[in-house]
Amino acid sequence: MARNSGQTSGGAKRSGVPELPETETIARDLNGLCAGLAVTGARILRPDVLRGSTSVRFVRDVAQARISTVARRAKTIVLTLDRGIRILVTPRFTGALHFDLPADPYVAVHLDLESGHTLDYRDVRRLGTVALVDEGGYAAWSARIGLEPLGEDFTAAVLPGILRGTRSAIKKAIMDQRLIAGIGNIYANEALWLAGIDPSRPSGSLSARQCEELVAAIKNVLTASIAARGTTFRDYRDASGGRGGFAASLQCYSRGGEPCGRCGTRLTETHAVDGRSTVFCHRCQA
DNA sequence: AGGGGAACCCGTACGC
DNA sequence: TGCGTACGGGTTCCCC
Repeated sequence: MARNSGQTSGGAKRSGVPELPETETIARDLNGLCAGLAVTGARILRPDVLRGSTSVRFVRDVAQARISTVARRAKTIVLTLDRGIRILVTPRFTGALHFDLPADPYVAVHLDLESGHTLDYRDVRRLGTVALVDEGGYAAWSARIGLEPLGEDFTAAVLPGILRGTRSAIKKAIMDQRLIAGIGNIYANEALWLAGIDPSRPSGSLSARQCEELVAAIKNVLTASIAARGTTFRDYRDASGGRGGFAASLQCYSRGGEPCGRCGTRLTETHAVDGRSTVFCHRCQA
């Protein structure tokens, strides 16, 4: 039984859902490619990905608008157009935004841009979404999401306040988008390994020292992954179809049964914390 | 309130 | 070999 196909390992399926570093990579690339370009036309090929508008309204509102910026909030790519409208693209599992993609049967939303360029939302399984919002809708959506973990205002001092009132496991809490934005299963596992904190530990039980370690670990792992253009297991691709390079740097996620990089103890994999794959070192995570 | 579970999708893996 | 089915995975919504 070979255990290193490069796409899966240990028998478990790993899709590698776009989290903060992956959506940040897409947003940065697209901002360089698309900012300032006018939309000259739009086609909705799979209306079920749309939220907050119909196909007819989406095409009417977006056509002839100009893209001013492309940025990221949580795991969502935010295209800000003039005329006070924004397109919120949340890729979820198999979704991706592609610049100048050749014809493809899985395109759900297609934008024609000036100078002959195109921007496509492609999604094989279509659990991702493309929402059209006005400024008020964007503000309301953003207000429901917690602090950006790479922001200056996300510090060890504010973490206890964020965790106050939740008695769930710390791993679940840092993945809760209402508390902290953009952390999914991969980076939750990695941050807790880096910080030496047991994923099942109750959120309110962290010491001040552990809060510091956790905030630093979250910032470090997200920053390092962005530098590597994210983690690709199978599905994730950047806006030009490229893969992320951070999978080789993961210390625990997908490495259940392998030796801990700090102490050599076999890493434990469990689904007991939140029903998701949780990998940790029972010796150096307390 | 906050926790649990279903719904949303369909390619892939696996069972017979 | 071929067909049928269970599975996954983040978010939202509903229910308790």
